[in-house]
Amino acid sequence: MGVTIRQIAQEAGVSRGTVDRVLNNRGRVRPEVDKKVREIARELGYRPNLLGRALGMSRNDIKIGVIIQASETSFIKAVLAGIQTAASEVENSGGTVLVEKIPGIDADKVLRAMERMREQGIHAIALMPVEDQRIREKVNQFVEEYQIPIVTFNGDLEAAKRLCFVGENAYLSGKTAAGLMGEFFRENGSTIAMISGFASNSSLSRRISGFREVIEQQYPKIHLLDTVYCQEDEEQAERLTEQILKEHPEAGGIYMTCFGENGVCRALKKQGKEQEIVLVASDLTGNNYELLEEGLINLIVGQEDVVQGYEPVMILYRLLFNGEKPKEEYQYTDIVIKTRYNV
Amino acid sequence: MGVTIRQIAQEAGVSRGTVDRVLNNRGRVRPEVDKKVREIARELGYRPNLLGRALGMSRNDIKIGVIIQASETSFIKAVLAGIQTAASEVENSGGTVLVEKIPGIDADKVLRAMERMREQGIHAIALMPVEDQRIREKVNQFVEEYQIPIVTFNGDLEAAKRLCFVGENAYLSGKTAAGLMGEFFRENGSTIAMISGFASNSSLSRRISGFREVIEQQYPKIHLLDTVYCQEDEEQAERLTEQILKEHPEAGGIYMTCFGENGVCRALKKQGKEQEIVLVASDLTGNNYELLEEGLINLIVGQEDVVQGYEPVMILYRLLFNGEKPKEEYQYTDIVIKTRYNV
DNA sequence: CTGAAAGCGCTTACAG
DNA sequence: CTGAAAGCGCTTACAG
Repeated sequence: MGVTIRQIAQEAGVSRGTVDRVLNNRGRVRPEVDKKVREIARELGYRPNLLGRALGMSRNDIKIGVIIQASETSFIKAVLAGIQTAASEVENSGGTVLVEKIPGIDADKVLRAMERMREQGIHAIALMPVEDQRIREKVNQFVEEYQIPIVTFNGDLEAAKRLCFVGENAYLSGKTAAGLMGEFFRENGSTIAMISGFASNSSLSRRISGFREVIEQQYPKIHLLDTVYCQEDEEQAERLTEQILKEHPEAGGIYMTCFGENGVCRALKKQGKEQEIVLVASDLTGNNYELLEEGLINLIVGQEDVVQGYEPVMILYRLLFNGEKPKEEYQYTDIVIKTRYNV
Repeated sequence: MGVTIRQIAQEAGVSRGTVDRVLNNRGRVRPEVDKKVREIARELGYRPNLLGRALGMSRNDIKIGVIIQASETSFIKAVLAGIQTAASEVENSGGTVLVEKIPGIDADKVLRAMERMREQGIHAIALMPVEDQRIREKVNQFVEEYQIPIVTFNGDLEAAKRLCFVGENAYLSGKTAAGLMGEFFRENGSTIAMISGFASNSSLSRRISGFREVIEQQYPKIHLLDTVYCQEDEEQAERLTEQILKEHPEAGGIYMTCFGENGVCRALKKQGKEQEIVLVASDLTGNNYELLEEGLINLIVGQEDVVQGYEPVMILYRLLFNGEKPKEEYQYTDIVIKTRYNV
């Protein structure tokens, strides 16, 4: 077993409480004593036993709040699984995690949830935000006025004073999609369509720019059509796909940044083009896996959903428990590529 | 905070020790008392506080041994990182992890390491084995005679009584590589070469079979050359590549199951074919990432190295600490696909 | 079969 | 500024 504060206390001729005060920088210790204790701790190679610490601190009851939106979507359900894993770890250590699930995207509800959490005496919040000036202001107020640290995840909040962001690097996601799509048509070239969700969604736009950039720079034989927007709606996606196939019978590939694959696949099937067209989809969500196995989707470029729920909670827990700050402001999750063989 | 054994004890009118005996099936409790305590625990929704349990048990000093081979390779170094993360978690909980690093592949050294660990009173072993009858027998002896559970990782030991195996599904790895390589040449077809390490290595052979199966079944326009073996040696790989390029100037792709990419790339460069040939490599190891970024390697199909070190240790820890058995006998790690854009 | 007590390593008021 | 004591939730000999 390792070195304990008891040993250090004995060696230094002080009480365990004093060692604790020194090692945890709680102040109120004479400089000589402070120095002596630190030296002995270093010599003995002291490393705090986290079990003892957590148990001792479990009287404090660290309370972490989590706010998610679009809680009905399958992607967020996967994120929620990560949140729950983290929650049970935190609860095993004597803390509490409160989760507020907001269906759909709703800035007002987010604002109210934040207030409710504050009233319940939460110490930190993991927040899935939406770009909205009032949310940005409230985040800043929480951080500065109430000293409640906030981590954003899944989507970031530009220029807000959140501790850090956990999520995808959407730009690289688009580049990754393009790097694969491009290879498929490197020699023969082709016409490729891009279907996105909303022009206003910055994440999706970044995927599009990454995709466009790589194709334009690396694959001169490929002709990119203008981006079209399906509002994350399957019917819309279906109609758009039909239109693309009609106007561009030469098209060889479709890149989708968002939900709506089912519509695209329906249109492809209707035209008997499901074998011919290379479909690269985004996110490992909904029935994407099935479409992949059926061969309708050729590739999925996804983000680590579970990690996006797990990490924000644990980052806050480590902050409250240890004072440990996250190393990076942007904690990008891995970009995963799935084919029918590695699901 | 949750329900504690103290509350249960009070409610049941017994001591905490008795509650502990009931809830942890330590026996020596009157049936009526046993029943009553269980009922109350259930009603109150008792869930043991793992912190308290771990701290209480930290006097037991759970000791886990880890044996790795080929410790000088970069792949195993990544595995080792996972082992160390697990080790520090276990040590934080009052346990001990002993790691034996064996350079190269050496059955004798493995046998001796196992004996040494037993003498040191280890309670369980995570073992990276090699197919060898003596190791199989020793594993069985440890498990049956000494009651020391063993988890194999990275490579498995066929038909030995190990608790479970953590590692890659090599067959799927080959299939995944083929699914991508195949798409690149779906329309035009091509000649593809396969370079492996040793014909006797079952993992590498499974990669080859998976690759072959998918290409033959799904991509009739692709012609596969016979597998050649480079003995995981760069010079050999270089010579083999030169020979392939000479005999099959029409070749469009090379699939490598093992180490030796540098040799292949040298040969490609020498012939000015580095742009033309699609190179799919295996494992995220050595300077593979650099070759990927330079565009010499087009794709890497890899395995999760860190997880392969982390999981075996944690599986054993959970077993010793909780009696928790692994759910699956084969714990396959994810197959990851990397391009220059998602490293 | 059962209880009382000591212990795991740390934190936290409290008294001085 | 410092120490003694109680406490976190559990486990473990030990005595009976």
